[in-house]
Amino acid sequence: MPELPEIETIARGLRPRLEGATIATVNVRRRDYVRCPPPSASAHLAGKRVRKIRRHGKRLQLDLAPDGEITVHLGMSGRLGLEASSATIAKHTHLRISFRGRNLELRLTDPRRFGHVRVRPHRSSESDLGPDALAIRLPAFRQLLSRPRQIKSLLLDQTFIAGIGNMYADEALYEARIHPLRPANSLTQKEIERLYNAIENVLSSAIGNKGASIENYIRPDGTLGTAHFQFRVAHQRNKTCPVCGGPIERMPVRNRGTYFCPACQT
DNA sequence: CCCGGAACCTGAAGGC
DNA sequence: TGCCTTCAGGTTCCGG
Repeated sequence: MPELPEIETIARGLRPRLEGATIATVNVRRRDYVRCPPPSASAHLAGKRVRKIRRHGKRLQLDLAPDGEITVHLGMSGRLGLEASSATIAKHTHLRISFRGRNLELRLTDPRRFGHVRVRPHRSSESDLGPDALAIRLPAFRQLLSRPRQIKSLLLDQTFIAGIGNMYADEALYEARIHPLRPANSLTQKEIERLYNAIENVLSSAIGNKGASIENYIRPDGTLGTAHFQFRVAHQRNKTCPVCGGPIERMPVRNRGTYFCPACQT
């Protein structure tokens, strides 16, 4: 599923082709997926220019000129792609946007519909998201960990730090050798620094792999990426820890499969 | 404030 | 082959 690295990859792919483009038509197939004030998404968007494409956490944002914005959250199974206007429309396509003078459509598919799109006629500066996981500085990160909440639960809370999903939380905690259930405020300074560095490391190396493997990991379709081969604990059911050779364990944390090495993560 | 659990949703995967 | 169950997880909400 798309997490920060995959969204970043999408943003980098869209920028050179969409920034500067002017929206021609908007086709909303599933109304409840696209949240938009009246009268319609089309009325708000047609004729506007894509000024800038940004990412914050797992959220992708298209800033429009002269005003307005589109924000996209892909949830678990969302895909965002550019296709020729004549290309067959895939199942579960909820939104299509075409652009003036270009044989291109931005298409969003999302079978499970955990994602959503928001259309706003005016840009808003407010955000319900915490600082981006790749932009946060160490002192701010340290500040976030000053509460007793379980560390994994904290990492997954997008209002505290934005962009980390279940798999990357497991990978970062493993790399930092920290048990997922440790109260955040019990971490030593050294552990906090290890975790901070591990998050940056895990996320940027996944971006280096174009985050492509994540989607393929869930739904292998013959075009396997490479990043999931780098997972050391996440989803490594019945495998052994590459460091100590002991078994990797799985336990539920807030209803999520949590993988960790009980010997290395303390 | 923190936690656990349920709900939303579809497709993949495994059992029989 | 095919039906059935289980699992997967980002987010939100509810009860303890």
